[in-house]
This record gives sequence, structure tokens and C-alpha cells, in this order.
Amino acid sequence: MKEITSQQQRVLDCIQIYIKKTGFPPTRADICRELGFKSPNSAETHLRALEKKGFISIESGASRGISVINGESPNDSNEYPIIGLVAAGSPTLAQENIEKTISCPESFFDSDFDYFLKVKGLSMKDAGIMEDDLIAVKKTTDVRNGDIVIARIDDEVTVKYFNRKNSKVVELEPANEDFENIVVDLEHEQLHIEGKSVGLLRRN
Amino acid sequence: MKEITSQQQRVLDCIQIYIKKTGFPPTRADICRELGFKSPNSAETHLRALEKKGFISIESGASRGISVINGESPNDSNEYPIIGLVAAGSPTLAQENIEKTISCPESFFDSDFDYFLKVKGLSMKDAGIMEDDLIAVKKTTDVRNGDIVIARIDDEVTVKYFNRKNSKVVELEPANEDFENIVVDLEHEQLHIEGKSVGLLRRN
DNA sequence: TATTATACTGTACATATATTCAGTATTTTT
DNA sequence: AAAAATACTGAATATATGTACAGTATAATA
Repeated sequence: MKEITSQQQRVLDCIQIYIKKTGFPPTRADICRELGFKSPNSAETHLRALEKKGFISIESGASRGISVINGESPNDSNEYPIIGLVAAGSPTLAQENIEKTISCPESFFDSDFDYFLKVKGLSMKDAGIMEDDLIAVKKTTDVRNGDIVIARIDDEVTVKYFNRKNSKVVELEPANEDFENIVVDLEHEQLHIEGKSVGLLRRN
Repeated sequence: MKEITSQQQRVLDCIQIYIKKTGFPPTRADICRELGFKSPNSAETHLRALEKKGFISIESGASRGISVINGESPNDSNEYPIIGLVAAGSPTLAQENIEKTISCPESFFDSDFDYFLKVKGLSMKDAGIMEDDLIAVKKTTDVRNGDIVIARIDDEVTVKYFNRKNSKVVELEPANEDFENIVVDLEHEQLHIEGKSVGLLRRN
């Protein structure tokens, strides 16, 4: 994406503000009125430049056919389910496990994520994870030592620090001295990594 | 808001999907194409009905001048500033104190809020508030015992539990035994309550 | 039973709108 | 020094689009 000029930035801002106010994009004439241009071609050339540089896309022939690419607060807001950390059973996205959903921008956390997990218990207290906190979980098995993971052994789901000791042993470590490490011998037990924490949300 | 019919719901869904896909609202002809109508007037009458019932608003004369009222994922997403908890100086919304902004739905936390405060130090560790966590702060002086407040004494800003001992003394209590209570004698010191915490956001 | 709302087709037309062409001038890049 | 990009005015035009009018039919309401 090339550099934007200050005038082009003004036009881009104008488009975004117009959409925010009215719900639909401006015409060339609208842009002229907002920014004081006297010819619709002034807007037109700016739009062409913005399109060429990748900031907007223009649907040819369609009136108001402007859409902002990577708009800072576009309709990229999605519904993410809140899943309860039940004692038994993996956190599936099946309807019956979903307590509620939260509307949240896609790029809200540093990494993208798939659902919120509602925490039970205080085993991760010293990591600042309290009861009823919502952990933003990214579904992945690609985890590293020190990551906070959502792990499942048989039907038991827990949130713990991940620590691979060697090819055969993984330790799941709580962040609370009242709890014990869970040592998993991969030769005799199955360990499922459901995902890892990429963020946390607490609502008082 | 009156009851919506199933056909009107189809039209409303069509509009929202169209906007999500293209970035701008559909024309009457677009709606006809999507839903199989053969006359633009079919769309027109549905639009009028939806407007009358309060689901959409129509800008008269403007092409594609449809905007959805209370759209499920509308433009209710606002920019909230992140303010650093500087050792000295109150957290004002002045430009120089704003590190960044976050796009976030207005009703994201249980109460509305005004800004995010980036936490320094571990004095509220046992309340699950860690270094660099973002506290959602609602500007208010209406705080109660047990609330987590953003307090300022002279130029020192801290996050602590609020505890009013009596009419003359307030204690600000950390959630970390390594820290001491701050006892404020209101007759000799000025205590400013900047606001209280209504939520927390952590980005790994 | 009369009236209103819903749910369409089909035609027509004024105007809202995108878009091209012809200029002028300044700045940036090659 | 030439070429390209930027930043406009002004006029012209094809068409995209809203919208009104004329019908038909069924369901809901008063």
C-alpha cells in the first residue's frame, strides 16, 4: 500500500465519517460539498487515486459504490460464543454449550481467536486469571512452553501453563501454590490441546 | 416497533447481508435480484413497510439511501483511548497522554466506560490485575467500599480498592501483601477519585 | 362487510449519479 | 528536462436509480 497524501487522507476520512453518519457511502457530489470542491471530478480523481493505492474499492457504475478497505471500525465485528468451562467434556461450539455471545472486533486481541472460555476456579490466580474471567481462546495445537493452554485429559478440561519436559512427558502447571502440577505421561495418557489463551476479558 | 412479517424479515436480512458483502446498501433492483422479485416496486413497498415499522430509515431521493436501525452489528463501535498510568499527573484525555485507541462496542462491559488505563506495577495482583493490563475506567466519583478505583493524591495516580473508614478517613487498599495500605486523611490531604474499574482487558 | 395491510407484476419517467473530456497549475519523480 | 502524479474547475452525458401510477390477489382487521 503506497503512501497517502494529506488531501487523499481528508477524502478518505470524509468517506468514513459519511458512512458512520448516514449508513451509506457518499456520492462524488457529497464529497465535494463536504470538502468544498467545486467540481465532481475533484472527488473522482481522488477516489481513483485512493483505489489505485488500495485504500478503497469502487464498484464501477454503481452509485455510492465505494467501500473502504481495512476500515478502522467497519463491520468486522463478529459474534464470539462464551463457552462454560464444564468439569467434563471438551469445549465444543455445539449450541448447548454456548452460554452467550459477545460482539467484538475481529482483531481485538493480538492474535485472532475463536471463542471465549469462562473460567472456573482459581488455579491460575497468580497469572491474573480469576473465577468467571473470559479467556480468549485460539484453537490450535501449536503451543510452546510457557503458553497458557486449554488442555483436555479424557473428559477433564483445564487451563494451565504448558511445559513440555521431554518427548514423553508434558507438565501442566497451575499458577497457584495451592494446586499441584499435572504430569501427563503421553505414553499412557491422551492429552488434547484444545487451544491457547491469546487474551482475557473481565466484566465486573 | 411493530411486528415484522417473514417476507419483510427476508428483505431486512437481504439488506444487511448486502451491506456486509459490498460495504454499501442495495438498490431496489438489487433486492429484486437477490430475492427473485420481478418488479422494483416489490422491493419498494417492503422498504416502505420496514421504514414505517422502524427497522430501517430511507433517505428520500438518495440512491442506496437505506440504513438499518439497530443493526445487530452496527456502527455502535467506538474508539476508546488507552491512557498510560504515569507516576505523576492525572490521567487526562489530553492528546499527549493517549498511547493508542481501541475499537470496541459501546456496551462491551456491564457499565459504559470512558477509557482504558494501562496498569503499571503489581499492587493489585491478587485482584487479578497484572502489569500492562488495560482497565476499563468509568469516570465517576460515585464509588463504594470494595470498588476498584482510580485515585489521585496530589499528582500520584494509583489503582486500589476503595474503603471509606469514616467521614474523614479513606483507605486505599492494594491487593498484594507486599504493599501497604494508603491512609488518606481528608482533612489534611486531597483525594481525587478519577473513576472506577468496570472491566479489564488483557492482550497476550 | 368494508377496509387496510401484505405481496406481488409491469410500465414509465424524472433525476441522481458516475464518468468522460477539455483545460490549468503545481509538485514529485525519473 | 521530460514525464508522471497531484489538485483542482467546468461542462456534458449516458445510465443507474428512486418513485409514482395502474393493476391483481390474498390475508388480516375493524
